Amino acid sequence: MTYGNAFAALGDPTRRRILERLRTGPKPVGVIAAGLPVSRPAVSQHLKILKEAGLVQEEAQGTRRIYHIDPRGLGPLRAWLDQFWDQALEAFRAEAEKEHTKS
Amino acid sequence: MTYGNAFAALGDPTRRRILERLRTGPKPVGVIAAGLPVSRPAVSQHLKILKEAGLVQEEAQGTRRIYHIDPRGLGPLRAWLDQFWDQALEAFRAEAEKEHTKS
DNA sequence: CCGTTACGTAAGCATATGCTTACCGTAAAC
DNA sequence: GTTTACGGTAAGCATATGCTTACGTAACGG
Repeated sequence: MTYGNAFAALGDPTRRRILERLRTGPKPVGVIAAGLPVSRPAVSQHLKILKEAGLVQEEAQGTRRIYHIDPRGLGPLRAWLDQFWDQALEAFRAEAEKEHTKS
Repeated sequence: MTYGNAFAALGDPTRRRILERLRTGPKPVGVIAAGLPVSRPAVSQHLKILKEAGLVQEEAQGTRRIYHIDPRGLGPLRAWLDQFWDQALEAFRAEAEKEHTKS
């Protein structure tokens, strides 16, 4: 379940905000932290979690670390959600059908 | 952000297991709890959260409550993820392009 | 009716989580 | 070389979270 950590990571609103800030392109930690209501160390901790979840990657550039979204990390998430969605819809349809033929 | 609660709800592995058990069709609480490593009241609490997140719906049937997945609850999730995915890929591609023309 | 089944809820508790401040290493700047 | 910017990490703390047991309530069965 490689998507497990990803879901847990996305569960926190601050981490989602961080990801959304990275959506437009790579950014160093300081820039990410600016505009967020938490301190820079807090952002560092969140970035660590996001990295372990495979959602972001870092790249050292001199003294600063540039973070960017890892598109591959979202793959399993989408896969799980799509599969789940399809199967749930199918079950829902089957249930409605059963209900319909019964009455 | 109606998907906020949904993401938080999906962050817990036990709740994902509950959803996966419901994927095949509606089930009463007792059936859901059987096979899970936690007590039945714990499952009730999780179901409450899932319901508030719009991911499941309950339907009273005599003394038992039948829970089933609410397909509409997954919509915003997929929408967010799809939009995020697209934009992230685009940004990633643009960044790679920039890198390429620079060198 | 009265017991039983099915479930939600309250209370309590242990642990996880997110945050802050303080500190440390490392690379650039001068 | 010394100083300064950048950011990761440690320690500590308050709150959130997930679990359990105990209890309350509503419907079904005899």
